[in-house]
Amino acid sequence: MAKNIQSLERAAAMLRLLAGGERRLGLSDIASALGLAKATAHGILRTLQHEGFVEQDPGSGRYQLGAELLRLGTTYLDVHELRARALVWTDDLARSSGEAVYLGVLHQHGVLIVHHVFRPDDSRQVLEVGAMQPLHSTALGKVLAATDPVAHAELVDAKREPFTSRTISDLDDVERILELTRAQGYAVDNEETLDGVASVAAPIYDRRRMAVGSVGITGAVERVCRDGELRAELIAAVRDTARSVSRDLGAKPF
Amino acid sequence: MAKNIQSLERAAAMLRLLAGGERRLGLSDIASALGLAKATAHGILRTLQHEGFVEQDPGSGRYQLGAELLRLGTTYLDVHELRARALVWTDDLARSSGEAVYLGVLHQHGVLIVHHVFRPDDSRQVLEVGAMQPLHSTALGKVLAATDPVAHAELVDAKREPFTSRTISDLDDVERILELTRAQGYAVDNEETLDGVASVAAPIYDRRRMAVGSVGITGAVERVCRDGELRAELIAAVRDTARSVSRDLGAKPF
DNA sequence: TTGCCACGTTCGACAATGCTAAACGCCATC
DNA sequence: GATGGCGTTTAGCATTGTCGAACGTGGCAA
Repeated sequence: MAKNIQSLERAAAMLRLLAGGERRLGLSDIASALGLAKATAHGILRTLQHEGFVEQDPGSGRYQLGAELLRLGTTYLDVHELRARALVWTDDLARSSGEAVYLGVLHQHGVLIVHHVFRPDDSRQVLEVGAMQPLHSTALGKVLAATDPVAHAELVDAKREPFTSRTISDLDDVERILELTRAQGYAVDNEETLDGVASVAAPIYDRRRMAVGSVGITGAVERVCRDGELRAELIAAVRDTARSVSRDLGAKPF
Repeated sequence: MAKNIQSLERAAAMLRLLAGGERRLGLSDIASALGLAKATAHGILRTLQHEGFVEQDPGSGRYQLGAELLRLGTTYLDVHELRARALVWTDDLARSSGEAVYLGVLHQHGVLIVHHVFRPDDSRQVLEVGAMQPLHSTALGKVLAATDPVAHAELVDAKREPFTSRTISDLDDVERILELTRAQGYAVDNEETLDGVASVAAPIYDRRRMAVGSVGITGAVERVCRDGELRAELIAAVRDTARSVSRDLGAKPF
């Protein structure tokens, strides 16, 4: 593999460090965390600040992420073809199912939410676009791991942290679930990520029949489940939506 | 001014170029647009791709923005203190006014929307968080230009493009409006940005009495105006919200 | 108040680093 | 099957970013 640009890698590591730490970080913290000389870290931070990728608190001198990232991140959504095609169908799915709809793509070691339609009631909900979900416990993640080889490799390598008592962590168990997912064309998360919350998701394919994302709904078990299983009509609605989006992307339905 | 890191500046320019162009760009396009050798551009792009900031279309080889930007941009929102404090109050404002609420901060030459509450009806609306608005024609922008010296300087230097027949472009006229804005503590956009759309906004101050953002509502003139002027109760509601957020940030109310 | 420490910042010299130009392999097109 | 354009790789040079140390400043404690 050809070598990458050192200063850029360091800058990216800084941005990720700032994104991870809850609070603003000082120059010394950043320099020591990355094993750099203070002057080196400062040079990178100064440039990042000048470009708007980080901001510096005038009082404390500490650094945090900058507004330009928000602007560019939003632009990413605008360009995202899968998201654009899915917009129409996800609204209908939210209306017909009465639940929140999520659209996710593989990113690094998890599922990045690129679209989120609120559950159609008047409750207060927070937008989760841009958030990450784990591959092994969520319906969106299982679908990706079952249909995308890259996602599958990520899942195997990942830690598979148990979130609830029902989280499936053992690799053999996970592989069996993925086999089932491939066979039936959808995946379920029955209180494996959050207690009391279940979800269903189905894969979206592009014109080359490659999985490019997954779409699903999430809701309280009391609403989306019956007798401990996800309601069949919700599964059908999710799969219909996934098929519609896939067709919009150019995938042949047969 | 100390010199910034060249490769980082070039990388940032590439990201902005990719954000500006509607479609994916090829390596040659990028290299020539920035005046770089192809190999130089390729090295930067390869690193950006490895870090997730750009993605390459496998078929065409063209480049586009990457998902990591969305993740980091969303994290910026999570850390944003002004936005966090404003969350509670903007919901109430949307409910009491019946209109969409926007929260903006100065970024580069315009207003960056960091929060957006949909108009509380069941109509389909697109989230505008991360989008930019001009300083000279919008209520959010006028408020910032009137209260933040940096924003004012940006407004003076900007082109002040006319969007509708009512857009105020002449600098003297703008300055008069800003004077009025300072005097009355709020600004209005009466079909100056979009035909048929009007808005009101008021400034938000931090504990040092510095303007850090503006909050306002936007809606169809038929609803938010009466006799060609913005309804007084809406102005009062917006100003109340701005004061509440300011107080939350530590600003003394007197 | 005074001393001290820790912080962000600047400086200057070195060599490692990233840049340039040219050549390569690939694919689509004619 | 030649051709042009594309993204990619290579090799060598000097520009560029890095480093260690010194500077200035602010806050804290004695």
